[in-house]
Amino acid sequence: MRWSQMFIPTLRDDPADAVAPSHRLLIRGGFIRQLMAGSYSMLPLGMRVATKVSDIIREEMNAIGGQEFLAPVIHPAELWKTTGRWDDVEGIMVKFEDRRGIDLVLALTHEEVFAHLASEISSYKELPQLWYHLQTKFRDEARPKSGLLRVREFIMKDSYSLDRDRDGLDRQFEAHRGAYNRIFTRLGLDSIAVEASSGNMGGSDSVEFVVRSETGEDRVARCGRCGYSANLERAVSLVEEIEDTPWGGEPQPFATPGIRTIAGLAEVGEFAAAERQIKTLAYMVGDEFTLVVLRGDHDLEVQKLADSVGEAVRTATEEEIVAKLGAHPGSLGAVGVLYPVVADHALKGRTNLVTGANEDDVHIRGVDVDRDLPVTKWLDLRTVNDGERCGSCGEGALSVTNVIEVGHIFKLGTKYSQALGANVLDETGRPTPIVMGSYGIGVGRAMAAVVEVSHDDRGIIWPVSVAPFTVVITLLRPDNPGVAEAGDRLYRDLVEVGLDVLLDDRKERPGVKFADSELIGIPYRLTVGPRGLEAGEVELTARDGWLRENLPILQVTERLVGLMS
RNA sequence: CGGGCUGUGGCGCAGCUUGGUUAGCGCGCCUGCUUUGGGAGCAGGAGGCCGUCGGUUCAAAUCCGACCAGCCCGACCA
Repeated sequence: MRWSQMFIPTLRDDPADAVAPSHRLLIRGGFIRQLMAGSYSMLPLGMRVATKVSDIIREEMNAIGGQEFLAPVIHPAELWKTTGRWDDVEGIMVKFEDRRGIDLVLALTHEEVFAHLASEISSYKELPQLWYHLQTKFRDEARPKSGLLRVREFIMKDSYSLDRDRDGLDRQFEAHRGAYNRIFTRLGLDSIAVEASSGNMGGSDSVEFVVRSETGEDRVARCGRCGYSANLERAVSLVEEIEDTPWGGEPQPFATPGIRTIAGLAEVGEFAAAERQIKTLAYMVGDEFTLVVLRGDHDLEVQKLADSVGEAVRTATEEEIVAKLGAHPGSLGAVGVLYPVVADHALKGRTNLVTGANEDDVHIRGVDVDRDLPVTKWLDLRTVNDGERCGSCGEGALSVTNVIEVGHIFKLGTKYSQALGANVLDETGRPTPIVMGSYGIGVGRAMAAVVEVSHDDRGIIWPVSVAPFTVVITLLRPDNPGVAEAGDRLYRDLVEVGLDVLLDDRKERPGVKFADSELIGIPYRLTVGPRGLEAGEVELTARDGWLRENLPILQVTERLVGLMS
């Protein structure tokens, strides 16, 4: 490809509204352009990268027996009503009607469609199956951001395993784990597999593949000693026990005018230190008003709450709170309430604590959890903090880091096959629901993740595996006949041996060409100029700086082929 | 959804407070000449419904209102 004929709109300045490095560089390098919030066009350069990422994914999926499909991106609402997700995913689902007035949705994912297809399988003998496709998803995210890292429209590789039993599912799940490790390694990503929440996908186990990055929105805890790693949505740590001083008597209300926060209350006195307070939060669990209580200095991990109650949860509104408890947030407590109370384990057995009195500007001291709180459920609800003791081995310290989620694999079970009647007959002739797994990788996000972990102040540094071109031939004087001829010959030779070559024949000054080639991150550059040609040589450099050498023009092909292996 | 900010040629910005020539600057783009191993110089030129709608006014990029869009923080997130 000749650069002069290719659409590569590089920008000298950073776009004003891009903050994340991958966002900045993909725009500046002419890989992507935004159409609206969370929606990007792939330009030719971006498309070349996306294609290479997709091809790697395809190869590894095929290697574990995957069969490629292409399912539609517009689904009948009926399909989603059948599994109940029509209501569950209210908000991010785009719904509309066709001319007949039939409800339609844009695909958020494809469990329903593949389970529907699977209903054509009638015998256990036809299992296992592994089906996948690369297809557009649309999720009307409340807050798209950071370029390709969090978008509304994106292409995802999603695969669906179909088995007769849990053992089969386990095998396909492990096969995916292996395939995902190979995929991310080939993409140049140092991925970590972590325990994760299944969210409202349903099912049992789920493992996320994450890449460490400041820009990442997810957080994971890892134990340096035993290797335990989990998303903060699930991570568990050991909390140091606290020695309570006895109080003995009845709980005693006391006036706390104007105090609305844990920190504010802690200033009242030693007896009200944050770890001696009960934090009371009001949530709607399903349709039920529920109080959630934790130690004052602990934070609620909402996903843990949702996962353990198995229902949709949301914070109660201030109006609901006042109506139910008669006080505003800041003075809430669970002493003697008639509503369900779920409590974090760290409060178990605590005595002489301080909490709100459900009367504005009044708190209560001397509260014994077991005696005074009508706890209906004890759960793990708190958010793990950096440095706490590992909940798995009990000895190592957990470190919490930001990560980008690049892949997620789920053991779904039979939720979808049961809802959609995807059954097979077993050996005894009895219908049994197909056991499913679902596995996703976002193509664009993977691209962005590569840029996040592989760039410098000059631009992107693509690994050869996904680089839009492997080598760029930079002609310093394209109007010089000798240079043009040498460039053409090198181009033909390198294309001949199967390399992706970009010939920079633009009539630009050298500085512009060097800067552009570094911005778009081509792994190798051949610099061809009159000065070098006098000695019959060209310069070969590697984008990441490890190589800079002059070599005879006749040895270039052999050298590059050698570098590829 | 709550809070903050921003919308002016392709990109980055000034002008708006205090309304009044032809809306300006840098980069990029086009033409010519010179230059050419790290984002050139000179000369000439093209390109703008100032986000949209409405209002105030003799007069609106500028003041007022509504709306739309985008970004950031938070809530949320398959």
